[in-house]
Amino acid sequence: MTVDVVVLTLREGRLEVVLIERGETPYLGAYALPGGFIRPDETLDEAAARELAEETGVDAAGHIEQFHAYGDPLRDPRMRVVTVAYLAIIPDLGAVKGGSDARTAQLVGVDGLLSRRPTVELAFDHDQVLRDGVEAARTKLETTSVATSFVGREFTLSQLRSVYEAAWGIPLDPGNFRRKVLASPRFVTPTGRVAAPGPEGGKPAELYRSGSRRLIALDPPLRRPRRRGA
Amino acid sequence: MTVDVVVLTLREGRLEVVLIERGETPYLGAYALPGGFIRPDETLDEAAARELAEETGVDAAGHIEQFHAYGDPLRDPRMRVVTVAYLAIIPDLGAVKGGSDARTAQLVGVDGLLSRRPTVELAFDHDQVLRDGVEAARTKLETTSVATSFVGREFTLSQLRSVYEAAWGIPLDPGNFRRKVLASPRFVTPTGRVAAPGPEGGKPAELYRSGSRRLIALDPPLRRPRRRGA
DNA sequence: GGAATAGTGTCTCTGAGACAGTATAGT
DNA sequence: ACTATACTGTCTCAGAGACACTATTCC
Repeated sequence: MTVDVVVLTLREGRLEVVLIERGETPYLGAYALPGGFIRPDETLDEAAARELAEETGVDAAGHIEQFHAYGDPLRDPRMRVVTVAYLAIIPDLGAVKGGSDARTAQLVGVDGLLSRRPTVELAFDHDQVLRDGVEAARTKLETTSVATSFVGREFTLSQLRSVYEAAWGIPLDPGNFRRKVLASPRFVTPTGRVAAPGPEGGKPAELYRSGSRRLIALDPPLRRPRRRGA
Repeated sequence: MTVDVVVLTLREGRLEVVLIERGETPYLGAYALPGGFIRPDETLDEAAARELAEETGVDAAGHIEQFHAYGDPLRDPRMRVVTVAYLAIIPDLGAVKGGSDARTAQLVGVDGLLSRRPTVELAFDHDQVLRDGVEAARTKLETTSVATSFVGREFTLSQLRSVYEAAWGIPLDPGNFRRKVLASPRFVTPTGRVAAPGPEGGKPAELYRSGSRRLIALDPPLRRPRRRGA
């Protein structure tokens, strides 16, 4: 019985995931999601948060949630291992340090990992776990205020929009996005202050904070545009 | 490592769940969800389908899907047991037979089980599992064609509507419901035939079949009416 | 005919999306 | 001035819901 954690963040407009380099067989030296065995006296949630902190130094601060269990008898060549997979979403923290047991932890672009010719091969069935985790995050962006977990404490609506654009892989209309976000009660609250424009100029953007400490349901949901046909 | 299955069906317009009477300690004689230990050589999905068939005689026919894992260290007084919970949805089959190991299996109304003063106490944390499973089913009704799994091979739109009304606990407008269902591509297909009216008379209703063998996503979703405020 | 259920038509409101236009910064 | 970004306004269309109306059955 193990837990594995898909930790997503946004860096330079790209969706990235925290990977560790395995220090043990099997898959020694390969990249994998952080995770490990559940201790007898802890809940699944506690195990996920603990393993994440131990192996990567990341504090998920309660923003961690289970999304699927994987139990194929052959998924681990050593023995039967059932894993409960978790999703955590954090702002860009700069560097991610290696964990207590000296494994390296680093951020890797999700697009490359999930493309037809992956940049890196992942251990076990972690490519499937990552795929499902990213899909869970995309859906969560539609129905909850989780997007604010990707950005810092104060942010502009452009930054919030870039979260959706990176996760969904499509551009969104700035005006329509603004209207929808401001129409959702308690999604964001204005601070009254403005941010300095970027190096390319432009009007200074208003700064907002998350409208609630906890995750809230968006009503109406901010629906992802559906593909035509099918 | 166990699996537990929430099997929902509709009988006389009420949502019911399959429960077994436990034949072993702990909770001997109490009611519980069907389920049991995972064998070393089977997937989680296989384990769920097997336990369901063994204990209740129900064949979920592939319509069975995991929705959450439960791993509180104290949820089973004997030992640490992590369970992966599954949701299955079946038409009213009449009686549910007891399983191979002679335990009784029966249908119990969900409303009574989840009310403040439950009609029956459930073993372990199965009241929470049931609660989550019912909520998963309610959401699945919004976004997928799963409602057709509650009814027989051919059905009227009134019968399909009563699935939603029972699961959501609210009445729906027949005209609007009809329009939305028929507007969803591949949700249902007409047979051209009509059903005999009920004992209270009324116009004969057209018969439909499920529009697809597999579960499909509804686009647009058939959204559950949201509560006002908050 | 009356009651009950099935099905159709219509009106209104909300939200999504496209897109034009205005405001304020850097160069 | 020009450009880039932030923000606002407007038009159109799709879907949801309320509800009136017609159709067909049983009593």
